[in-house]
Amino acid sequence: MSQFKVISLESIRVACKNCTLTSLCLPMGLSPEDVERLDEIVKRARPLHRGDYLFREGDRFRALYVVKTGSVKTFAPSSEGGEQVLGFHLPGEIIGLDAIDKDVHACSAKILETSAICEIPFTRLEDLTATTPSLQHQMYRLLSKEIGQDTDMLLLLGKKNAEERLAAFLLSLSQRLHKRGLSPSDFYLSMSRHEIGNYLGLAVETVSRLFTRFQEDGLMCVDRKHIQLLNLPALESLVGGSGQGRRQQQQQT
Amino acid sequence: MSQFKVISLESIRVACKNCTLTSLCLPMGLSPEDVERLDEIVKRARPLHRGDYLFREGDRFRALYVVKTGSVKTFAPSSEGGEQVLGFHLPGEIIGLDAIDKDVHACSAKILETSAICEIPFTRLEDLTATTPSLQHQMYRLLSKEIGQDTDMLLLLGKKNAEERLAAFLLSLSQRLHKRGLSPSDFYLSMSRHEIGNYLGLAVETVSRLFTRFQEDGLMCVDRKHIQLLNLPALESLVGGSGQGRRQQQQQT
DNA sequence: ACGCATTCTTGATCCAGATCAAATGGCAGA
DNA sequence: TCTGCCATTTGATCTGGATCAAGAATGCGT
Repeated sequence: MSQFKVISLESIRVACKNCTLTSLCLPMGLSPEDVERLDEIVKRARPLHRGDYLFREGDRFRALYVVKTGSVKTFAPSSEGGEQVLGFHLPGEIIGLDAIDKDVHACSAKILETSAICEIPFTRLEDLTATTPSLQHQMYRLLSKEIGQDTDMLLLLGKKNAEERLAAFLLSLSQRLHKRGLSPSDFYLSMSRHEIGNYLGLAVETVSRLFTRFQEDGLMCVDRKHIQLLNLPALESLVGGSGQGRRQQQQQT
Repeated sequence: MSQFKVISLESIRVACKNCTLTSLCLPMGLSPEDVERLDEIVKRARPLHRGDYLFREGDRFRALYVVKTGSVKTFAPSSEGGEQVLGFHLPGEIIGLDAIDKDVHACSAKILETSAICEIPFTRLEDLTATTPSLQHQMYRLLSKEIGQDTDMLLLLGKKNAEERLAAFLLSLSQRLHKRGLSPSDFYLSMSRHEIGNYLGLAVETVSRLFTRFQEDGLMCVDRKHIQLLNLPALESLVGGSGQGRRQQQQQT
Protein backbone atom coordinates (compact mmCIF):
# COMPACT_ATOMS: atom_id res chain seq x y z
CA MET A 1 0.00 0.00 0.00
CA SER A 2 1.43 3.35 -1.00
CA GLN A 3 2.64 5.52 1.78
CA PHE A 4 1.39 8.46 -0.25
CA LYS A 5 -2.17 7.24 -0.30
CA VAL A 6 -4.51 10.03 0.58
CA ILE A 7 -6.50 9.32 3.68
CA SER A 8 -9.25 11.61 4.79
CA LEU A 9 -9.22 12.76 8.35
CA GLU A 10 -12.72 11.42 8.63
CA SER A 11 -11.75 7.87 7.76
CA ILE A 12 -8.89 7.95 10.23
CA ARG A 13 -11.11 9.11 12.98
CA VAL A 14 -13.62 6.38 12.52
CA ALA A 15 -11.49 3.35 11.67
CA CYS A 16 -11.92 0.52 14.16
CA LYS A 17 -8.26 0.56 15.04
CA ASN A 18 -8.55 4.15 16.08
CA CYS A 19 -11.87 3.80 17.80
CA THR A 20 -11.91 4.18 21.54
CA LEU A 21 -14.43 1.36 21.74
CA THR A 22 -12.03 -1.19 20.35
CA SER A 23 -11.83 -2.97 23.68
CA LEU A 24 -15.60 -3.26 24.06
CA CYS A 25 -16.70 -3.86 20.51
CA LEU A 26 -16.31 -6.63 17.97
CA PRO A 27 -12.54 -6.05 17.65
CA MET A 28 -12.05 -6.94 21.29
CA GLY A 29 -9.03 -9.18 21.59
CA LEU A 30 -8.27 -9.30 17.87
CA SER A 31 -4.79 -8.84 16.45
CA PRO A 32 -4.13 -5.56 14.62
CA GLU A 33 -4.16 -7.42 11.31
CA ASP A 34 -7.54 -8.94 12.04
CA VAL A 35 -8.91 -5.58 13.05
CA GLU A 36 -7.65 -4.22 9.76
CA ARG A 37 -9.57 -6.84 7.84
CA LEU A 38 -12.68 -6.20 9.87
CA ASP A 39 -12.28 -2.51 9.25
CA GLU A 40 -12.62 -3.04 5.55
CA ILE A 41 -16.16 -4.28 5.74
CA VAL A 42 -17.51 -1.89 8.35
CA LYS A 43 -19.61 0.94 6.99
CA ARG A 44 -19.88 4.11 8.96
CA ALA A 45 -23.04 6.00 8.39
CA ARG A 46 -23.82 9.65 8.95
CA PRO A 47 -25.23 10.44 12.34
CA LEU A 48 -28.80 9.45 13.00
CA HIS A 49 -31.28 11.40 15.08
CA ARG A 50 -33.78 10.73 17.80
CA GLY A 51 -36.69 8.76 16.46
CA ASP A 52 -34.87 7.38 13.42
CA TYR A 53 -35.10 3.66 12.90
CA LEU A 54 -32.07 1.47 12.38
CA PHE A 55 -34.44 -1.23 11.23
CA ARG A 56 -38.00 -2.24 11.86
CA GLU A 57 -39.68 -5.45 12.81
CA GLY A 58 -40.21 -7.42 9.61
CA ASP A 59 -37.28 -5.88 7.73
CA ARG A 60 -34.97 -8.24 5.92
CA PHE A 61 -31.82 -8.85 7.96
CA ARG A 62 -28.77 -7.45 6.21
CA ALA A 63 -26.35 -6.15 8.75
CA LEU A 64 -25.42 -5.92 12.36
CA TYR A 65 -25.19 -2.48 13.90
CA VAL A 66 -22.85 -1.21 16.53
CA VAL A 67 -23.50 1.93 18.50
CA LYS A 68 -20.48 4.19 18.22
CA THR A 69 -21.90 7.15 20.10
CA GLY A 70 -25.36 7.83 21.47
CA SER A 71 -27.95 5.24 22.37
CA VAL A 72 -30.55 3.02 20.81
CA LYS A 73 -33.53 1.08 22.09
CA THR A 74 -34.83 -2.15 20.67
CA PHE A 75 -38.39 -3.27 21.12
CA ALA A 76 -40.71 -6.00 19.93
CA PRO A 77 -44.38 -5.69 19.18
CA SER A 78 -46.53 -7.35 21.81
CA SER A 79 -49.84 -8.88 20.91
CA GLU A 80 -52.48 -6.23 20.22
CA GLY A 81 -50.56 -3.05 19.75
CA GLY A 82 -48.37 -2.89 22.81
CA GLU A 83 -44.64 -3.24 22.72
CA GLN A 84 -41.92 -4.69 24.90
CA VAL A 85 -38.69 -2.75 25.19
CA LEU A 86 -35.95 -5.34 24.86
CA GLY A 87 -32.91 -3.26 25.59
CA PHE A 88 -31.10 0.04 25.65
CA HIS A 89 -27.86 -0.04 23.73
CA LEU A 90 -24.80 2.01 24.54
CA PRO A 91 -21.60 2.63 22.57
CA GLY A 92 -19.82 -0.60 21.68
CA GLU A 93 -22.95 -2.71 21.89
CA ILE A 94 -24.13 -4.79 18.97
CA ILE A 95 -27.67 -4.78 17.67
CA GLY A 96 -29.40 -7.26 15.43
CA LEU A 97 -27.95 -10.60 16.52
CA ASP A 98 -31.41 -12.01 17.07
CA ALA A 99 -32.25 -11.68 13.38
CA ILE A 100 -29.59 -14.07 12.07
CA ASP A 101 -31.79 -17.08 12.63
CA LYS A 102 -34.84 -16.14 10.61
CA ASP A 103 -33.10 -13.65 8.33
CA VAL A 104 -35.77 -11.15 9.32
CA HIS A 105 -35.78 -8.66 12.15
CA ALA A 106 -38.22 -9.62 14.87
CA CYS A 107 -37.78 -6.34 16.68
CA SER A 108 -37.28 -2.70 15.82
CA ALA A 109 -34.36 -0.47 16.71
CA LYS A 110 -34.97 3.22 17.32
CA ILE A 111 -32.43 5.95 17.97
CA LEU A 112 -32.85 7.59 21.37
CA GLU A 113 -30.46 10.52 20.89
CA THR A 114 -28.25 11.71 18.06
CA SER A 115 -26.00 8.73 17.45
CA ALA A 116 -23.28 7.42 15.20
CA ILE A 117 -23.77 3.83 14.16
CA CYS A 118 -21.43 1.38 12.46
CA GLU A 119 -23.00 -1.03 10.05
CA ILE A 120 -21.53 -4.46 9.41
CA PRO A 121 -23.02 -6.34 6.47
CA PHE A 122 -23.56 -9.78 7.88
CA THR A 123 -22.75 -11.87 4.83
CA ARG A 124 -19.36 -10.23 4.54
CA LEU A 125 -18.77 -10.61 8.24
CA GLU A 126 -19.64 -14.27 8.03
CA ASP A 127 -17.16 -14.77 5.19
CA LEU A 128 -14.53 -13.00 7.19
CA THR A 129 -15.11 -15.03 10.32
CA ALA A 130 -14.78 -18.22 8.29
CA THR A 131 -11.17 -17.32 7.56
CA THR A 132 -10.37 -15.59 10.84
CA PRO A 133 -10.64 -17.99 13.77
CA SER A 134 -10.18 -15.30 16.39
CA LEU A 135 -13.02 -13.32 14.87
CA GLN A 136 -15.19 -16.40 14.70
CA HIS A 137 -14.55 -17.01 18.35
CA GLN A 138 -15.35 -13.41 19.11
CA MET A 139 -18.67 -13.76 17.29
CA TYR A 140 -19.56 -16.84 19.27
CA ARG A 141 -18.70 -15.01 22.44
CA LEU A 142 -20.81 -12.03 21.52
CA LEU A 143 -23.81 -14.15 20.64
CA SER A 144 -23.37 -16.13 23.81
CA LYS A 145 -23.02 -12.98 25.86
CA GLU A 146 -26.32 -11.74 24.51
CA ILE A 147 -27.94 -14.97 25.66
CA GLY A 148 -26.41 -14.49 29.10
CA GLN A 149 -27.78 -10.97 29.31
CA ASP A 150 -31.23 -12.13 28.33
CA THR A 151 -30.96 -14.75 31.03
CA ASP A 152 -30.18 -12.08 33.60
CA MET A 153 -33.20 -10.19 32.41
CA LEU A 154 -35.41 -13.26 32.72
CA LEU A 155 -34.30 -13.60 36.30
CA LEU A 156 -35.05 -9.95 36.89
CA LEU A 157 -38.55 -10.14 35.45
CA GLY A 158 -39.28 -13.52 36.96
CA LYS A 159 -38.07 -13.02 40.49
CA LYS A 160 -37.43 -9.40 41.42
CA ASN A 161 -39.78 -6.77 42.76
CA ALA A 162 -40.10 -3.23 41.47
CA GLU A 163 -37.45 -1.78 43.75
CA GLU A 164 -34.91 -4.43 42.83
CA ARG A 165 -35.64 -4.03 39.16
CA LEU A 166 -35.05 -0.31 39.11
CA ALA A 167 -31.92 -0.61 41.22
CA ALA A 168 -30.59 -3.28 38.87
CA PHE A 169 -31.36 -1.09 35.90
CA LEU A 170 -29.54 1.89 37.34
CA LEU A 171 -26.54 -0.21 38.30
CA SER A 172 -26.38 -1.80 34.89
CA LEU A 173 -26.27 1.61 33.26
CA SER A 174 -23.74 2.77 35.80
CA GLN A 175 -21.42 -0.14 35.16
CA ARG A 176 -21.70 0.02 31.42
CA LEU A 177 -21.02 3.73 31.33
CA HIS A 178 -18.08 3.27 33.64
CA LYS A 179 -16.55 0.71 31.28
CA ARG A 180 -16.78 3.33 28.59
CA GLY A 181 -14.77 5.77 30.62
CA LEU A 182 -17.73 7.82 31.78
CA SER A 183 -18.87 8.58 35.27
CA PRO A 184 -20.57 5.62 36.93
CA SER A 185 -22.54 7.89 39.20
CA ASP A 186 -23.51 10.91 37.14
CA PHE A 187 -25.27 10.53 33.83
CA TYR A 188 -28.23 11.37 31.66
CA LEU A 189 -31.03 9.01 30.82
CA SER A 190 -31.77 9.10 27.12
CA MET A 191 -34.95 7.11 27.55
CA SER A 192 -38.27 8.17 29.07
CA ARG A 193 -39.75 6.92 32.33
CA HIS A 194 -42.29 5.17 30.20
CA GLU A 195 -39.60 3.26 28.33
CA ILE A 196 -37.85 2.35 31.55
CA GLY A 197 -41.10 1.02 32.97
CA ASN A 198 -41.88 -0.92 29.85
CA TYR A 199 -38.40 -2.44 29.85
CA LEU A 200 -38.66 -3.43 33.51
CA GLY A 201 -42.21 -4.70 33.33
CA LEU A 202 -43.48 -1.85 35.54
CA ALA A 203 -46.00 0.96 35.14
CA VAL A 204 -44.66 4.48 34.56
CA GLU A 205 -46.12 5.59 37.84
CA THR A 206 -44.22 2.93 39.70
CA VAL A 207 -40.96 4.02 38.12
CA SER A 208 -41.66 7.63 38.99
CA ARG A 209 -42.53 6.78 42.58
CA LEU A 210 -39.40 4.71 42.96
CA PHE A 211 -37.23 7.53 41.68
CA THR A 212 -38.81 9.74 44.27
CA ARG A 213 -38.32 7.17 46.99
CA PHE A 214 -34.72 6.43 46.08
CA GLN A 215 -34.10 10.15 46.21
CA GLU A 216 -35.76 10.49 49.59
CA ASP A 217 -33.64 7.64 50.84
CA GLY A 218 -30.51 9.43 49.74
CA LEU A 219 -29.63 6.76 47.21
CA MET A 220 -29.66 9.12 44.30
CA CYS A 221 -30.38 12.57 43.07
CA VAL A 222 -32.88 12.91 40.26
CA ASP A 223 -33.30 16.00 38.19
CA ARG A 224 -35.36 15.35 35.12
CA LYS A 225 -33.17 13.06 33.03
CA HIS A 226 -30.05 13.84 34.94
CA ILE A 227 -29.20 11.13 37.44
CA GLN A 228 -26.65 11.05 40.20
CA LEU A 229 -26.11 7.86 42.11
CA LEU A 230 -25.08 8.81 45.62
CA ASN A 231 -24.79 5.39 47.20
CA LEU A 232 -23.72 2.64 44.87
CA PRO A 233 -23.18 0.03 47.60
CA ALA A 234 -26.69 0.57 48.92
CA LEU A 235 -28.13 0.16 45.44
CA GLU A 236 -26.15 -3.04 45.03
CA SER A 237 -27.51 -4.44 48.25
CA LEU A 238 -31.01 -3.59 47.06
CA VAL A 239 -30.53 -5.65 43.93
CA GLY A 240 -29.12 -8.62 45.74
CA GLY A 241 -32.46 -10.10 46.69
CA SER A 242 -34.74 -7.81 48.62
CA GLY A 243 -32.04 -6.08 50.61
CA GLN A 244 -32.80 -5.66 54.29
CA GLY A 245 -34.83 -8.77 54.97
CA ARG A 246 -38.14 -8.14 53.29
CA ARG A 247 -40.37 -11.07 52.51
CA GLN A 248 -39.63 -12.46 49.11
CA GLN A 249 -41.01 -14.95 46.69
CA GLN A 250 -38.67 -17.89 47.04
CA GLN A 251 -39.10 -20.80 44.72
CA GLN A 252 -37.03 -23.87 45.13
CA THR A 253 -37.91 -26.54 42.63
CA MET B 1 -12.88 -46.28 3.92
CA SER B 2 -13.04 -50.05 3.85
CA GLN B 3 -16.42 -51.53 3.14
CA PHE B 4 -15.45 -54.30 5.51
CA LYS B 5 -14.94 -52.01 8.45
CA VAL B 6 -16.62 -53.38 11.52
CA ILE B 7 -19.27 -51.08 12.85
CA SER B 8 -21.10 -51.79 16.05
CA LEU B 9 -24.86 -51.73 15.96
CA GLU B 10 -24.74 -49.20 18.72
CA SER B 11 -22.71 -46.69 16.75
CA ILE B 12 -24.99 -47.05 13.77
CA ARG B 13 -28.03 -46.39 15.83
CA VAL B 14 -26.75 -43.21 17.32
CA ALA B 15 -24.80 -41.62 14.46
CA CYS B 16 -26.11 -38.18 13.56
CA LYS B 17 -26.85 -39.27 10.02
CA ASN B 18 -29.14 -41.95 11.31
CA CYS B 19 -30.71 -39.89 14.02
CA THR B 20 -34.32 -38.95 13.61
CA LEU B 21 -33.56 -35.52 15.00
CA THR B 22 -31.27 -34.61 12.15
CA SER B 23 -33.72 -32.04 10.86
CA LEU B 24 -34.07 -30.29 14.23
CA CYS B 25 -30.58 -30.55 15.63
CA LEU B 26 -27.20 -29.11 14.72
CA PRO B 27 -27.01 -31.09 11.46
CA MET B 28 -30.08 -29.28 10.14
CA GLY B 29 -29.47 -28.35 6.54
CA LEU B 30 -25.94 -29.72 6.38
CA SER B 31 -24.68 -31.85 3.50
CA PRO B 32 -24.15 -35.56 4.23
CA GLU B 33 -20.39 -35.01 4.16
CA ASP B 34 -20.61 -32.22 6.71
CA VAL B 35 -22.80 -34.34 8.94
CA GLU B 36 -20.20 -37.06 8.71
CA ARG B 37 -17.50 -34.68 9.93
CA LEU B 38 -19.71 -33.45 12.73
CA ASP B 39 -20.46 -37.03 13.66
CA GLU B 40 -16.82 -37.65 14.37
CA ILE B 41 -16.66 -35.23 17.25
CA VAL B 42 -20.00 -35.98 18.88
CA LYS B 43 -19.82 -38.12 21.99
CA ARG B 44 -22.80 -40.14 22.98
CA ALA B 45 -23.03 -40.85 26.64
CA ARG B 46 -24.90 -43.54 28.48
CA PRO B 47 -28.41 -42.62 29.51
CA LEU B 48 -28.75 -40.25 32.42
CA HIS B 49 -31.45 -40.37 35.03
CA ARG B 50 -33.82 -37.98 36.72
CA GLY B 51 -31.91 -35.66 39.01
CA ASP B 52 -28.54 -36.11 37.33
CA TYR B 53 -26.71 -32.96 36.40
CA LEU B 54 -25.35 -32.32 32.95
CA PHE B 55 -23.37 -29.48 34.45
CA ARG B 56 -23.66 -27.12 37.35
CA GLU B 57 -23.43 -23.41 37.69
CA GLY B 58 -19.76 -22.54 38.02
CA ASP B 59 -18.48 -25.56 36.09
CA ARG B 60 -15.90 -24.92 33.45
CA PHE B 61 -17.47 -24.86 30.01
CA ARG B 62 -16.28 -27.76 27.88
CA ALA B 63 -19.05 -28.94 25.67
CA LEU B 64 -22.48 -28.28 24.31
CA TYR B 65 -25.14 -30.86 25.00
CA VAL B 66 -28.00 -31.95 22.82
CA VAL B 67 -30.99 -33.80 24.15
CA LYS B 68 -31.47 -36.96 22.13
CA THR B 69 -34.33 -38.41 24.12
CA GLY B 70 -35.93 -37.32 27.37
CA SER B 71 -35.92 -33.81 28.78
CA VAL B 72 -33.73 -31.45 30.73
CA LYS B 73 -34.29 -28.26 32.68
CA THR B 74 -31.82 -25.43 33.03
CA PHE B 75 -31.92 -23.02 35.92
CA ALA B 76 -29.87 -20.20 37.36
CA PRO B 77 -29.38 -19.36 41.02
CA SER B 78 -31.27 -16.28 42.06
CA SER B 79 -29.97 -14.03 44.76
CA GLU B 80 -30.38 -15.59 48.21
CA GLY B 81 -31.04 -19.21 47.54
CA GLY B 82 -33.89 -19.18 45.08
CA GLU B 83 -33.58 -20.25 41.51
CA GLN B 84 -35.02 -19.25 38.16
CA VAL B 85 -35.90 -22.02 35.75
CA LEU B 86 -34.60 -20.87 32.38
CA GLY B 87 -35.94 -23.54 30.14
CA PHE B 88 -37.15 -27.05 29.52
CA HIS B 89 -35.26 -28.78 26.77
CA LEU B 90 -36.69 -31.41 24.45
CA PRO B 91 -34.99 -33.74 21.99
CA GLY B 92 -32.94 -31.87 19.41
CA GLU B 93 -32.45 -28.83 21.59
CA ILE B 94 -29.01 -27.57 22.47
CA ILE B 95 -27.88 -26.72 25.97
CA GLY B 96 -24.94 -24.66 27.11
CA LEU B 97 -24.71 -21.92 24.50
CA ASP B 98 -24.80 -19.24 27.17
CA ALA B 99 -21.50 -20.46 28.63
CA ILE B 100 -19.34 -19.77 25.57
CA ASP B 101 -18.84 -16.15 26.54
CA LYS B 102 -17.38 -16.52 30.00
CA ASP B 103 -16.12 -20.08 29.56
CA VAL B 104 -18.03 -20.98 32.71
CA HIS B 105 -21.55 -22.22 33.10
CA ALA B 106 -23.80 -19.60 34.64
CA CYS B 107 -26.68 -22.02 35.02
CA SER B 108 -27.17 -25.67 35.89
CA ALA B 109 -28.75 -28.37 33.76
CA LYS B 110 -30.66 -31.16 35.44
CA ILE B 111 -32.19 -34.25 33.87
CA LEU B 112 -35.97 -34.43 34.27
CA GLU B 113 -36.53 -37.99 33.10
CA THR B 114 -34.26 -40.76 31.87
CA SER B 115 -32.56 -39.17 28.89
CA ALA B 116 -29.91 -39.76 26.27
CA ILE B 117 -27.65 -36.79 25.71
CA CYS B 118 -25.11 -36.06 22.99
CA GLU B 119 -22.03 -34.17 24.03
CA ILE B 120 -20.15 -31.93 21.62
CA PRO B 121 -16.77 -30.73 22.86
CA PHE B 122 -16.84 -27.06 22.01
CA THR B 123 -13.22 -26.54 21.04
CA ARG B 124 -13.46 -29.28 18.48
CA LEU B 125 -16.75 -27.95 17.23
CA GLU B 126 -15.24 -24.52 16.86
CA ASP B 127 -12.37 -25.90 14.83
CA LEU B 128 -14.78 -27.75 12.64
CA THR B 129 -16.98 -24.74 12.03
CA ALA B 130 -13.94 -22.74 10.99
CA THR B 131 -13.51 -25.06 8.05
CA THR B 132 -17.15 -25.79 7.36
CA PRO B 133 -19.02 -22.65 6.36
CA SER B 134 -22.42 -24.29 6.42
CA LEU B 135 -21.81 -25.50 9.94
CA GLN B 136 -20.58 -22.09 11.00
CA HIS B 137 -23.74 -20.58 9.64
CA GLN B 138 -25.76 -23.17 11.43
CA MET B 139 -24.05 -22.28 14.70
CA TYR B 140 -24.78 -18.60 14.21
CA ARG B 141 -28.38 -19.47 13.51
CA LEU B 142 -28.66 -21.61 16.60
CA LEU B 143 -27.15 -18.97 18.84
CA SER B 144 -29.38 -16.35 17.28
CA LYS B 145 -32.42 -18.56 17.68
CA GLU B 146 -31.70 -18.89 21.38
CA ILE B 147 -31.65 -15.10 21.65
CA GLY B 148 -34.97 -14.93 19.86
CA GLN B 149 -36.49 -17.44 22.26
CA ASP B 150 -35.23 -15.50 25.24
CA THR B 151 -36.79 -12.42 23.71
CA ASP B 152 -40.13 -14.19 23.47
CA MET B 153 -39.79 -15.13 27.10
CA LEU B 154 -39.03 -11.54 28.08
CA LEU B 155 -42.21 -10.48 26.39
CA LEU B 156 -44.10 -13.20 28.20
CA LEU B 157 -42.77 -12.23 31.61
CA GLY B 158 -42.99 -8.52 30.95
CA LYS B 159 -46.43 -8.23 29.45
CA LYS B 160 -48.57 -11.32 29.91
CA ASN B 161 -50.82 -12.31 32.77
CA ALA B 162 -50.92 -15.70 34.42
CA GLU B 163 -53.50 -17.17 32.09
CA GLU B 164 -51.62 -16.08 28.98
CA ARG B 165 -48.36 -17.39 30.35
CA LEU B 166 -49.66 -20.86 31.03
CA ALA B 167 -51.44 -21.03 27.69
CA ALA B 168 -48.24 -19.95 25.93
CA PHE B 169 -46.30 -22.57 27.82
CA LEU B 170 -48.67 -25.35 26.87
CA LEU B 171 -48.73 -24.29 23.24
CA SER B 172 -44.97 -24.08 23.10
CA LEU B 173 -44.69 -27.63 24.36
CA SER B 174 -47.42 -28.74 22.00
CA GLN B 175 -45.70 -27.24 18.98
CA ARG B 176 -42.28 -28.51 19.86
CA LEU B 177 -43.54 -32.02 20.46
CA HIS B 178 -45.45 -31.92 17.21
CA LYS B 179 -42.28 -31.01 15.31
CA ARG B 180 -40.74 -34.12 16.80
CA GLY B 181 -43.46 -36.30 15.41
CA LEU B 182 -45.35 -36.62 18.67
CA SER B 183 -48.91 -35.72 19.43
CA PRO B 184 -49.43 -31.96 19.81
CA SER B 185 -52.41 -32.48 22.04
CA ASP B 186 -51.62 -35.45 24.24
CA PHE B 187 -48.46 -35.57 26.27
CA TYR B 188 -46.81 -35.95 29.63
CA LEU B 189 -45.23 -33.17 31.60
CA SER B 190 -41.85 -34.21 32.88
CA MET B 191 -41.60 -31.18 35.15
CA SER B 192 -43.47 -30.41 38.35
CA ARG B 193 -46.10 -27.72 38.83
CA HIS B 194 -43.54 -25.98 40.94
CA GLU B 195 -41.03 -25.89 38.10
CA ILE B 196 -43.66 -24.67 35.67
CA GLY B 197 -44.58 -21.87 38.03
CA ASN B 198 -40.99 -20.92 38.61
CA TYR B 199 -40.35 -20.85 34.86
CA LEU B 200 -43.39 -18.68 34.21
CA GLY B 201 -42.87 -16.35 37.15
CA LEU B 202 -45.97 -17.65 38.93
CA ALA B 203 -46.68 -19.33 42.26
CA VAL B 204 -47.39 -23.05 42.26
CA GLU B 205 -50.88 -22.40 43.51
CA THR B 206 -51.60 -20.16 40.56
CA VAL B 207 -50.46 -22.83 38.11
CA SER B 208 -52.60 -25.41 39.83
CA ARG B 209 -55.65 -23.17 39.82
CA LEU B 210 -55.18 -22.38 36.15
CA PHE B 211 -54.95 -26.04 35.24
CA THR B 212 -58.22 -26.53 37.05
CA ARG B 213 -59.80 -23.56 35.33
CA PHE B 214 -58.60 -24.52 31.86
CA GLN B 215 -60.07 -27.94 32.48
CA GLU B 216 -63.36 -26.50 33.63
CA ASP B 217 -63.45 -24.37 30.51
CA GLY B 218 -62.99 -27.45 28.36
CA LEU B 219 -59.65 -26.26 27.04
CA MET B 220 -57.79 -29.28 28.29
CA CYS B 221 -57.93 -32.43 30.28
CA VAL B 222 -55.49 -32.76 33.15
CA ASP B 223 -54.69 -35.99 34.87
CA ARG B 224 -51.66 -35.64 37.03
CA LYS B 225 -48.81 -35.17 34.56
CA HIS B 226 -50.80 -36.36 31.62
CA ILE B 227 -52.13 -33.48 29.57
CA GLN B 228 -54.61 -33.42 26.74
CA LEU B 229 -55.22 -30.19 24.90
CA LEU B 230 -58.80 -30.22 23.72
CA ASN B 231 -59.02 -26.84 22.08
CA LEU B 232 -55.80 -25.59 20.54
CA PRO B 233 -57.37 -22.61 18.78
CA ALA B 234 -58.89 -21.38 22.01
CA LEU B 235 -55.55 -21.65 23.75
CA GLU B 236 -53.95 -19.72 20.93
CA SER B 237 -56.47 -16.94 21.24
CA LEU B 238 -55.76 -16.82 24.97
CA VAL B 239 -52.08 -16.24 24.33
CA GLY B 240 -52.66 -13.55 21.74
CA GLY B 241 -53.10 -10.74 24.23
CA SER B 242 -55.79 -11.28 26.82
CA GLY B 243 -58.17 -13.12 24.55
CA GLN B 244 -61.78 -12.06 24.95
CA GLY B 245 -61.39 -8.40 25.77
CA ARG B 246 -60.11 -8.34 29.30
CA ARG B 247 -58.39 -5.24 30.57
CA GLN B 248 -54.71 -5.38 29.88
CA GLN B 249 -51.56 -3.50 30.68
CA GLN B 250 -50.75 -1.70 27.44
CA GLN B 251 -47.57 0.25 27.23
CA GLN B 252 -46.78 2.30 24.20
CA THR B 253 -43.54 4.17 24.49
C1' DA C 1 -49.30 -53.64 52.00
C1' DC C 2 -48.12 -49.72 55.09
C1' DG C 3 -46.39 -45.19 56.48
C1' DC C 4 -44.18 -41.09 55.45
C1' DA C 5 -42.91 -37.45 52.48
C1' DT C 6 -43.69 -34.91 48.70
C1' DT C 7 -46.63 -32.84 45.28
C1' DC C 8 -50.82 -31.01 44.15
C1' DT C 9 -55.18 -28.85 45.03
C1' DT C 10 -58.34 -25.74 47.16
C1' DG C 11 -59.80 -21.98 50.17
C1' DA C 12 -59.02 -17.48 52.64
C1' DT C 13 -56.60 -13.36 53.05
C1' DC C 14 -53.28 -9.91 51.89
C1' DC C 15 -50.55 -6.60 49.32
C1' DA C 16 -47.35 -4.79 45.64
C1' DG C 17 -48.04 -2.66 42.04
C1' DA C 18 -51.54 -1.59 38.30
C1' DT C 19 -55.05 1.46 37.12
C1' DC C 20 -57.59 5.65 37.42
C1' DA C 21 -57.52 10.58 38.12
C1' DA C 22 -55.54 15.02 38.32
C1' DA C 23 -52.08 18.54 38.92
C1' DT C 24 -47.65 20.19 37.53
C1' DG C 25 -43.79 21.18 34.71
C1' DG C 26 -40.99 21.27 30.39
C1' DC C 27 -40.21 21.88 25.94
C1' DA C 28 -41.17 22.43 20.93
C1' DG C 29 -43.12 25.02 17.52
C1' DA C 30 -45.40 29.31 15.86
C1' DT D 1 -42.84 35.11 24.26
C1' DC D 2 -46.91 32.47 24.22
C1' DT D 3 -49.50 28.00 23.55
C1' DG D 4 -50.47 23.54 23.90
C1' DC D 5 -49.01 18.96 24.16
C1' DC D 6 -46.45 15.50 26.58
C1' DA D 7 -43.88 13.67 30.16
C1' DT D 8 -43.69 13.32 34.86
C1' DT D 9 -45.29 13.34 39.41
C1' DT D 10 -48.48 12.52 43.07
C1' DG D 11 -52.67 10.76 45.20
C1' DA D 12 -56.57 7.36 45.66
C1' DT D 13 -58.37 3.02 44.70
C1' DC D 14 -58.59 -1.60 42.90
C1' DT D 15 -57.11 -6.29 41.86
C1' DG D 16 -54.39 -10.29 40.09
C1' DG D 17 -51.82 -13.17 41.91
C1' DA D 18 -48.83 -14.06 46.08
C1' DT D 19 -48.91 -15.81 50.57
C1' DC D 20 -50.76 -18.45 54.27
C1' DA D 21 -53.08 -22.55 55.66
C1' DA D 22 -55.11 -26.99 55.34
C1' DG D 23 -56.35 -31.13 53.15
C1' DA D 24 -56.08 -34.71 49.45
C1' DA D 25 -53.79 -37.47 46.32
C1' DT D 26 -49.50 -39.93 44.90
C1' DG D 27 -45.47 -42.12 45.02
C1' DC D 28 -41.76 -44.45 47.24
C1' DG D 29 -39.01 -47.05 50.27
C1' DT D 30 -39.10 -50.88 53.40
